[in-house]
Amino acid sequence: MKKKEKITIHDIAMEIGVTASTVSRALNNHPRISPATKKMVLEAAKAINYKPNRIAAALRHGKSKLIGIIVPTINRNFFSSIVRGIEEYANARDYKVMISQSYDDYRKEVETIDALLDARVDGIMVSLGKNTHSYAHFDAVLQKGIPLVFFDRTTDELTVNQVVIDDFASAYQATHHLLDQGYRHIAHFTSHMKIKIYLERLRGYSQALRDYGIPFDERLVVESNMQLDGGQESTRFLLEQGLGFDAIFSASDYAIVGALQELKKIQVKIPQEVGLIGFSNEPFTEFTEPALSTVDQKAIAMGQTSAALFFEMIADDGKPKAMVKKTLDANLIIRSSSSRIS
Amino acid sequence: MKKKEKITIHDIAMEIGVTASTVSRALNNHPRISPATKKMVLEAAKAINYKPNRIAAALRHGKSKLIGIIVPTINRNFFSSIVRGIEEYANARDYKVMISQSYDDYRKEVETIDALLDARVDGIMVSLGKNTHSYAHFDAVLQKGIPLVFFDRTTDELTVNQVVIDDFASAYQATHHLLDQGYRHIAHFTSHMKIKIYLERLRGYSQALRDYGIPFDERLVVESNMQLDGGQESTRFLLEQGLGFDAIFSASDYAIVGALQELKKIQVKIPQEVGLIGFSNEPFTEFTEPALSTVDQKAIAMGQTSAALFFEMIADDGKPKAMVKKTLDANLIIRSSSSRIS
DNA sequence: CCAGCAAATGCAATCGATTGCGCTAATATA
DNA sequence: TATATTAGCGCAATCGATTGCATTTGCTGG
Repeated sequence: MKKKEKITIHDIAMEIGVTASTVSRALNNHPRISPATKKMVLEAAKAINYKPNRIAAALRHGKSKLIGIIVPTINRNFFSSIVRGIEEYANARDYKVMISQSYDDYRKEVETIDALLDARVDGIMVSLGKNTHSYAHFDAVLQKGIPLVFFDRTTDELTVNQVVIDDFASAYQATHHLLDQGYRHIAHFTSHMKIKIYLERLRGYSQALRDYGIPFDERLVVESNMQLDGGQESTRFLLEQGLGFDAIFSASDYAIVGALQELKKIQVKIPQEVGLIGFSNEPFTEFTEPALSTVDQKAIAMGQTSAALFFEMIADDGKPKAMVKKTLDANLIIRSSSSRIS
Repeated sequence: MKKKEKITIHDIAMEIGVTASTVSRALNNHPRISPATKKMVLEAAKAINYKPNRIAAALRHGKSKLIGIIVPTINRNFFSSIVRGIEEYANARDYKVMISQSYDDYRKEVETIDALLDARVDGIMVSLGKNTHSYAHFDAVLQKGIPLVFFDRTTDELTVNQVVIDDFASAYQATHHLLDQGYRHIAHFTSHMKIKIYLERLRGYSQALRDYGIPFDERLVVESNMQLDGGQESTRFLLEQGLGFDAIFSASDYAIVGALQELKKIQVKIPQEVGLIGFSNEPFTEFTEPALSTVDQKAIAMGQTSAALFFEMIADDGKPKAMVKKTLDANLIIRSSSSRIS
């Protein structure tokens, strides 16, 4: 139970009567090693069940083959799906991923960056916390030349590669769809305006209204925490104001469920009287009554794209290319909650 | 942009005129270093912005401070919440977690174990894939003395510490609740019978029936993949068989949503005509119409407990204790789908 | 005043793999 | 046949931190 037979390249070197250097080169398929020797090494390695020590290798050439990921919280379908995408892509290339959560806490985010740096990750991908309005903690990352990728919750205040969906276009589409369905007094649920994705969605929403010749009414734009309770509160607020809205486009699925609940509570018919559209395509949107229209953010693809970007960055190492910004198309998913014209 | 000023203990040693040994000891708060020197070292370290290289340290003393986690898929609330629990607990103790997914694929699981071993993780926590019926790939882990913890999807065929919820008791409770509500023909949705948790839930289900004096009817137990479509199929199957069930206790939330959809499609009233209970407390169960009763598996707590178990194992290293099996209490959450007596 | 001991630090090996440089022998070129 | 090449491999340093053992310095007690 405690047999610590550490098998190293020296063991296999001894086994076949060469030096560790040769074994190392053979294992790495170095051109200056004869095919015969390579074969012997490989066989001996297999025979004595040799496992390379990545830590030693990492120390030597400064590459840990580790990618650090920071998300606000992992137990949210959107983020865990992104992580899934990254993991898939990275694993296939012999990289492992390390997860950290910021809990939308600025301080925790700073600490985590530090921890990842300590762990000597080869790259960092992050989705910014909601309260992150200063970016000095990324300076160290950039300065060390460690590839950094922002996904979804990004910022333009830093010259960093990023992967986002087309928030503007999808918000535009969603709003347009509501207009097509005959809704004319469309409210919008949004979050703190410091975050770009919410700004973009608001922009798409108002642009769609404008293009349709509908005046933008700022009283119909309600800020909240974008959670279930936030959606409930925002809905009650709208009702109390008596502004007579007939649809809601929410920048979050959670908030739109809150709205759905509040409206059903007072017998408002969805979608006949009020149309609803959320954002993110969380799994539960399919299961509500009625099912909620929403925007699919293609989380897994976003993860894969982020990972791909990382590998591009390390491929042409040295040549610092201009900032790359990949925008993925999102998908408006139309379900019952916004379909009153059949 | 390419300033690679690698700062090591040697730099700080030179700075204050001592050797690296002293710096190392000072940094690790070794008792044989004078307080004065320690102070100098700490200050110098801060001054030149020294960051310890964990990789070098890991190589030296064989500890990577990394915990490997294997889950079938990360983008399932239950698993991502467990990961969250583990990450929280581990992070607070200066350990990082590495995520891998098995996709319920046996081969991938084997490869992943190997990859984690390569990465020299200090411990491994896994939730077995659905198709894993052989456990030889864990031998290497055990033999190397690397702490291994199974959570949720475990097996007794290996002497490994595990953390589970009381599947039997919670299934018993759920079934009992249905009986209390007056349902008498309770069907059960389950999965492949090789997995212990499903066996346990089935056992709890049948025991509850027995204790209530209701005969167990195996025709009411339906196997499926436990996904949405599986639940739909199982429901249609039951309906076609014309067995006259009046409730379903499903070992999965996804399958019970499938049942809900099928039943609503043919105007069956929930919970008046048929009562439903799922398992896992996935977020969407709260949002369906009616809201689904389910069993809360306390995922975050399970993650924390698993992590705690790991730290116990490395604490008294060497002394191999007997196998520890922690069983957490689960929580029956009663919502509308099973409440017809008010 | 000196042996004796403890406190504080230095020395050097080590963890395992990698790699620049050098050496040897074989093949090629003149 | 003598020299220039090149293939194939060994030597030894290196990555950065850790640690057993040795050494130095300072202090105590006789």
